[in-house]
Amino acid sequence: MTDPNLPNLTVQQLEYLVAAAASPTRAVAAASLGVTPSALTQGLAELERRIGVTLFERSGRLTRLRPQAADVLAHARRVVAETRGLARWAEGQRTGRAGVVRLGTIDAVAVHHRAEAIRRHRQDVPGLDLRLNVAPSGELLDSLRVGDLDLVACVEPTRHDLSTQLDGIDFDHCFTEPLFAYAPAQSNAETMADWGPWVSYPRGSHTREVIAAGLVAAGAPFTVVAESNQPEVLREMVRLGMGWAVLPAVPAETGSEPLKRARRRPVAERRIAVARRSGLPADAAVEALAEALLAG
Amino acid sequence: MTDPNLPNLTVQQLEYLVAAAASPTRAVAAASLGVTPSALTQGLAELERRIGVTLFERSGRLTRLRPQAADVLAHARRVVAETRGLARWAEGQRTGRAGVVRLGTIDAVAVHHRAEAIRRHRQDVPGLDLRLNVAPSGELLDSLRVGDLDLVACVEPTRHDLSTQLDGIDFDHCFTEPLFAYAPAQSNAETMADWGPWVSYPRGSHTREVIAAGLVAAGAPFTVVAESNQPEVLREMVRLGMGWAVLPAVPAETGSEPLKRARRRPVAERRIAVARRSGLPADAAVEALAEALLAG
DNA sequence: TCTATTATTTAGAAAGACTGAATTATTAGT
DNA sequence: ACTAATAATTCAGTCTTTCTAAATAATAGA
Repeated sequence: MTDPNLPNLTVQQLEYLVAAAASPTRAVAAASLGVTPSALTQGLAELERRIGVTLFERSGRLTRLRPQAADVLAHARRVVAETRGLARWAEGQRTGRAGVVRLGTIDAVAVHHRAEAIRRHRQDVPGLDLRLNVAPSGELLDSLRVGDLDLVACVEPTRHDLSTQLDGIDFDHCFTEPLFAYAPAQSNAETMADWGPWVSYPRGSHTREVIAAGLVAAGAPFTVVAESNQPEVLREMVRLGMGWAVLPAVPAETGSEPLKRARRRPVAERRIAVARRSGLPADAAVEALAEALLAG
Repeated sequence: MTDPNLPNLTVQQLEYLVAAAASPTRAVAAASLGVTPSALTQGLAELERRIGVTLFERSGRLTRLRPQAADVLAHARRVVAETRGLARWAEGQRTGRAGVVRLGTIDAVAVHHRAEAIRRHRQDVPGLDLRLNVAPSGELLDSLRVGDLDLVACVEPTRHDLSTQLDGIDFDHCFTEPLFAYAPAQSNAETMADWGPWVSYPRGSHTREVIAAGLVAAGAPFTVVAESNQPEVLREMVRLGMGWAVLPAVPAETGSEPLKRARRRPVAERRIAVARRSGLPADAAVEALAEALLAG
């Protein structure tokens, strides 16, 4: 709509113009560009034709810029300079030394397991614009699927929802995190069948799926009386005597009053994976960060 | 030398990118550009190939810009906007509504004969950058020849120097200016043979050639005792009694003490012409000003 | 499942851009 | 004035780019 046939100039033509203006003769300009004088003549003639304005005039056996062309030359210089900047940016993109990566992780990954890896990667790749998003695994994968995130570190989904969740996403296993059972202080359960009731992650949470599967397999009932996505909140609920919880060791056993494990061995474990959209062009910056996360 | 193979982007490709980013679908973008969706697809693929960075990704049946491409889009917008400005400038150049015109005239033209025409033209064409240069005819034609001026209004050269002066220059006759003889107050010559001695324009001046030819034809001797390019200076010399002069009426007969003509009829006339370099591309701004000068 | 919409791929035609050779025009030297 | 050297352009041929039109693939909605 806003386009009354804009002249289709090429960067190369503008380069020709800049070189011609900077060189004493066209032969010199052509040599500096690595083309024949013939190519330069034809290219500049095409440029003039497209702009619709005569830019050069012959003065003796030299061909020189007309003073009227000063504005065109200034334009050419600007565009060539900008394009040079763009090329530099693209080079950075290709080699992964720069760019934007929108990373989503669950809390445990960002604040504990890979906190140091992320910090180190940001230091190693100063040009990187890293945007970190902390949310539950399900939300992260949804965001990844619609393109709001480039890379996700989350709990690998269980087989239940393979069909709807995993179709366009590649998972690389990263590490496995043990989950322990914690009882309220006043509890005196003797067998695992007496454990509970539970405070746990909300329905739909990947971690909750893992926990439920682990407890059921061990013969413990899984009745949930309170929910939260935040492990610290669940820990406080246990401390208040609201119920039992299955949690990673770190949020449960840090702070002024650490919880104590109801059993030495973990009752479940969650598999943490790095997820990317599949079938997508390789983005070096994303790949580099994925490597850093996988390596730890 | 400063050129590690810069990508040869075209304005059209950048336009495609801007349109694709601004439109909900590619079909719409293609329609707004007046091309087929196929052309848009291929053009954008070529752009990606040249930049070397993937800019789009498929999301369902739509193809959308990747967020990483924001910088490229910004670049494209800048270049397209600048090119639009350039196109506007070029349009102005072509139609003569803008541009630079370096006009050279002799003094009489600029301050008298065409003063009003020049003033009016500048008013009519506000975008015009008019640079006026007042000098004797010979200098003006030299400047015109080497390209320091675009248009000259001067005294048409006599046939003497046709070979060296007129080869690359076109003259359009503009008007003819009568030159009158003025005698000092104390003079009492009776026949033209008694006229003189003279104060006149310097040797080489076109006007002096005309004057000399006119006086010789009328049987008057032409001995020059003082020279100046400025008619006002010549007038003052006459007033001081240094000699006679042949001058245009205006500078001779204006001022507090106008000179009086030695004879009613002019003793010579100079042909004022508008001169341009020949064999040169038509410059609308120059043509327009030439028209204005010729019309008066 | 069927259908309309969106985008891409392919094939062929037209335009553009390059090299190398021939040509024109201008300057400098004899 | 003549000749050689230099600057730039034009020309012919080839290869590349870019378009349209038609065929194909994929998706969303009924």
